[in-house]
Amino acid sequence: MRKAKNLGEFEIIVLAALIRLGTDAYGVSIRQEIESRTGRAVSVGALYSTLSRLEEKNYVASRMGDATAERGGRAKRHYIIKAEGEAQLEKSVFALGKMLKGIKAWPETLKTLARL
Amino acid sequence: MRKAKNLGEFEIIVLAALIRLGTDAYGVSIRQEIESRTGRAVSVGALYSTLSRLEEKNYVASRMGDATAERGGRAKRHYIIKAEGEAQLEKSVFALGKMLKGIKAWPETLKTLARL
DNA sequence: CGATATATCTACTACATTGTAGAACAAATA
DNA sequence: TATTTGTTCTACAATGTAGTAGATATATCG
Repeated sequence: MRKAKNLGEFEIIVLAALIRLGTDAYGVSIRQEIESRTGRAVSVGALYSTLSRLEEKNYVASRMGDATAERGGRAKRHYIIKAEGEAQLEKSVFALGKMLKGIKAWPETLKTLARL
Repeated sequence: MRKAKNLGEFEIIVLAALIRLGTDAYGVSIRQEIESRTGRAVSVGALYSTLSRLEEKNYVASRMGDATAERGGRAKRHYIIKAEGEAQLEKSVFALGKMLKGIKAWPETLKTLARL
């Protein structure tokens, strides 16, 4: 297996979304979770290729589900974060936390945003 | 100027280092700050090219200083984060914070991020 | 004194990995 | 067949990273 490397920014976001969604995580719900929570647009392509790469790295597992009985209810591919993925996520977030911790100079804007 | 995009993971770390170091920020000190704080190795090339790109995006400014009177004291290039850089950093950190907030019992260090 | 060794730093080059968009494709119900 | 929900594929841009070369200062030894 490849040597563990640092996660990219979007990879961190996607892994976090997987944790949040638990068993409800699949392409569309993940995308919606990220968009509604961060307010930033996520293209389908960006999401699926990132998920695919995370799976290659053994950070995520996926399986095809059954089709649902609703119009257009095509079978979903369900994603779940693996232990390796959680460990890696923790490392990346830890590094970020170490760098950001205690910065007094956060502008007022951020504090305002943080209250929302 | 290019359209504002999301910061990469390493870009976030570098900008945070600039804030931490204030006027003491130059290639070597930035590198050391990141390495000692995160425990992760940073190659010189990685750092300078990232700084250079951040400068192109108008997130960072730099100026050449004078040579110091120590052996090998070549002139340093001093870096400082600009208002645009702080604003962009806020956005990225905010998005990450929104995704990470409350997802689990993060170790204490990580809560910094989740609190934002 | 001055050639050259050595230390501190920055700049350049090349390539790997991630990020992103959009069209194409698939499968279900109306 | 039309429409809706989803996923896969293709192509390219932006970031991440290592390694090497170059620049410029002080040290040192004949």
